[in-house]
Amino acid sequence: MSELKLAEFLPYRLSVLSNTISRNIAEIYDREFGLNIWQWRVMAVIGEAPGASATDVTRRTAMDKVAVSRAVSGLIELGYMTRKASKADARRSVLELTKQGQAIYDQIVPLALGYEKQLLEGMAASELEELQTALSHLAKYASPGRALW
Amino acid sequence: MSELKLAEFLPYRLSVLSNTISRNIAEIYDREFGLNIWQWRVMAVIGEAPGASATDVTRRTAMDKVAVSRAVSGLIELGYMTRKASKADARRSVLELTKQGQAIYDQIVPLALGYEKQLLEGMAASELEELQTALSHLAKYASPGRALW
DNA sequence: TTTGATTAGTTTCATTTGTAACTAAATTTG
DNA sequence: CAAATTTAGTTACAAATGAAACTAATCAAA
Repeated sequence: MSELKLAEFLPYRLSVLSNTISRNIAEIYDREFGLNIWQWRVMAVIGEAPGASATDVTRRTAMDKVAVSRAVSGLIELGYMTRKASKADARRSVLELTKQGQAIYDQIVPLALGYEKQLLEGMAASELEELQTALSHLAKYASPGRALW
Repeated sequence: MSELKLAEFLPYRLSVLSNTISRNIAEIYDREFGLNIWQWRVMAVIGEAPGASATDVTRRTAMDKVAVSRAVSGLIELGYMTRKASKADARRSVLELTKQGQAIYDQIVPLALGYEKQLLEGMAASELEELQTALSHLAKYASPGRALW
């Protein structure tokens, strides 16, 4: 006889945890910089890989192309990003941070890392490593495209 | 000099993983039973704790009261749940699964547990335990109300 | 090369979600 | 016990999200 306790069900726990964390972070991004979470993700990718296209961003963020398009539009309006057409392929965009955008990025990165550090406060290095391993395992087994159930 | 690699940033990893899992699960609930994820969560709570009120559900699910109210309405329309006013306090609802709702619940529980099992396939018991510990740690340090950053 | 198919990205529209305002019952307090 | 406050839950409206249709550029093939 199988029983289910929601509070111990892994997908549920992950969902609640992840939503709590995302909400916390989103609140800061919004309050301090007027960014939503997708705008921040796009900035994070372009900060790492300047000149990447919208499609590159979708590949690196698990965002869909509509979300990326909207985030980029918002960032351009805020003056944090530029978009031009690629010389080589006019369909592709070339995304870059403006000076102002780079300044914001440089401010957010330490905040984000600091938040992560707080989350992990008091966790042993070995525990963290195991957590990372476990997340990789789950990501692999949860990846869409697998036959589930 | 601090650097950020989005793909290794814990909040990002958790968010992508959790969304992937939630999406997979939601698709099944919807396809097989016409339920969305909040309806399923409410059913899960009432399956565990028949007679609980909407407020009880909010406490046990991290859903807000509007989401609970909507989910319950949907479940009643589907014929899976009943709602009556509490004798002791007419503001409070008393939520119960119908016979049909109970039958659905009994079908979903093993599917949900089976999915969880697939996610954890090949993970050692000790690893799983460490994962649970790590999630508890994160939940504690991420809980809203803490001073963050 | 022009026709058809594919790819990149945007726009439109329907649905979902979140916030605030609201109703009604119960509780507090003066 | 009447007035004010709090609590439970719903409704209404605005904002966010997702799916599908669309435009424009490139590529493939005959």
